Amino acid sequence: MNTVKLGQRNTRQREILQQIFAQAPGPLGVKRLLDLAQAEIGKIGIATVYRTVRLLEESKEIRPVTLPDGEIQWESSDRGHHHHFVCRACTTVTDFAGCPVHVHTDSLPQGFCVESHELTLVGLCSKCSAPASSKAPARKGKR
Amino acid sequence: MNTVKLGQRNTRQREILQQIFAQAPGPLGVKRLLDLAQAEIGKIGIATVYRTVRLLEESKEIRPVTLPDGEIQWESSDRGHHHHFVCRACTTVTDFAGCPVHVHTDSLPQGFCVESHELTLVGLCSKCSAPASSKAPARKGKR
DNA sequence: TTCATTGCAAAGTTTTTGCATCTTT
DNA sequence: AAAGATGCAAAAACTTTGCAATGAA
Repeated sequence: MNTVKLGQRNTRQREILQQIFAQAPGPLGVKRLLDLAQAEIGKIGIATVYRTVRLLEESKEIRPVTLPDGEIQWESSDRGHHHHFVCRACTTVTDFAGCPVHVHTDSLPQGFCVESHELTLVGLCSKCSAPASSKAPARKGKR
Repeated sequence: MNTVKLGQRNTRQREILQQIFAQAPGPLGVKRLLDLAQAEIGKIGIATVYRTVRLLEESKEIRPVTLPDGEIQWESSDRGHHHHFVCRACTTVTDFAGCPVHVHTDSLPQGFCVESHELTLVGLCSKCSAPASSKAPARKGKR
């Protein structure tokens, strides 16, 4: 599921980003991607990250994940249907296997057609809910 | 449930925005708020909308709703627990009464504590799913 | 009269775009 | 050599902030 044809040329930058998504344990945002990519390769600009992410998204190799605070991150598409848990303290996003959603189409107004759904659970991850260390919730830049 | 104390002064701009939220059938974004408010009152700047929204959110009179594309809108807090349906064609957000979510805490890693959840259904609203008019999906500014 | 609030414009942020240069094919 | 892709810097788009003027109490 790698080395997918998208765009026309195989560049180092593109390969690195694809590899990063393939190995990522969860969704990644623009800044994170830039940092990870720059660690591998010296030269890569933020514009390339944005352009590549758009390309990967259009070719369906990755898909967008919207966090409760509005930030958009992306993750490899080859993970089955799943949802996300966002820790309100450390803002870490964790994949969540089960799908506790059962849409009762009858509870929607007439004529509405549900094609997909997005669920995000918010709370405290195992680290942050540990009674011992109660670090103060921190907001990242945005908002 | 109006005329709530927040900030210190009761200004015309504040009242208008509170009224707009009270009457709104669904969540509203910044631009929409500005338009609606300007229709009522001549003078009101975008900065005031941002400042007032923050105030209303802090005082819990309204709460934020994040759409799949990352846009944040707000709605009055005095609507019970519910979720949203976003039409992918016209981008209209519709309130959705039922809650088809049943969180099986056992499907989460040990130690995780779920405090809340956000669910968004995406599809076509009754208008857009009507076979007759198939208007082209349009993106609003962002992204 | 006092001081919270507003509008406007400037300053920040984040994302997109133009373009000359570099690379893949 | 041709044309896609990149990096950089400029331009957009969106929010926040500083400040003098306004208006609620």
